[in-house]
Amino acid sequence: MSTSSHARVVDADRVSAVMASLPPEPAIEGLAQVFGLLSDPGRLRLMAALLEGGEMCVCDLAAACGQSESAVSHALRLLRLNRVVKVRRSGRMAYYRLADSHVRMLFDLGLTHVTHDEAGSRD
Amino acid sequence: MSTSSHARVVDADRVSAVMASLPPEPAIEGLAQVFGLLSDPGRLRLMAALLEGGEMCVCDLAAACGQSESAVSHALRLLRLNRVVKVRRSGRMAYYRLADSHVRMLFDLGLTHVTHDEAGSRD
DNA sequence: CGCTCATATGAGCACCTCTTCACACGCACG
DNA sequence: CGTGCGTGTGAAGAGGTGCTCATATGAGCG
Repeated sequence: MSTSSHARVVDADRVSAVMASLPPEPAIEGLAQVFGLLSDPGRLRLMAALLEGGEMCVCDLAAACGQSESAVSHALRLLRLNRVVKVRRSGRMAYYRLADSHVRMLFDLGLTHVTHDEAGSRD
Repeated sequence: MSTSSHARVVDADRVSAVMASLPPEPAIEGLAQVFGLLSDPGRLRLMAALLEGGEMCVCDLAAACGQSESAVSHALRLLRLNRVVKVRRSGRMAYYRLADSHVRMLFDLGLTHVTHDEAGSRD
């Protein structure tokens, strides 16, 4: 059973060491989820708007980001459930703002990477 | 035409200011693409392995990350096309390594966020 | 009080993504 | 020089994601 179907391994020691050093599954899953939230242009625009605007209502966000209010509401719900944004309600208005500064750091770091090296598609 | 269908805007000045400050479309798209690469657990494990292992071949990567070699090859191709990893060929082996340190920074920053505040799902 | 406005939500659909399966390719080794 | 091994790639299917449309909710206003 040790040499099963094709357990091809070149450097078994390194494989073991790497396996031991990998972050636990929950961390990996959480990481993927966070980056997944940042992987949509629409949500990215919303977050960029909030980075600049500080606190904005749904309709202004929709107008500024060029999206339908329904799409914005759906997107904000996702971000809300993941603690990326916070809401303040006033009458029938809902004012959204970023929950913490992590988004700004990730945003800026990614932007630096993107603008510095296009890394777009070619090979 | 000014009050068209429902161009609801509360703070027109802020909307204009925010629109002017939004990163250009290509930057937004590129950002989304970069974060999209980081939004998959499988690729995340591969990158984490390379962060620790330095340089590894496809089969070791597959063994360490618990994925099929085909899946790993596909994932590495994506990462390669986006300049996230580099290849060194030696005989029939292919040794992969990270292309730059941006991944490490994004990874660590995201990991800090995730482990510090689970931000998983609840509301 | 009934209407409208700002937002929230659910269902449905189109699209994209990731995995597996099958096979092609090049290099090493007998 | 043919066979096996490590890797690369294409097609296809399952699953997930984000949009729109329709409708609900709750607050303000006449």
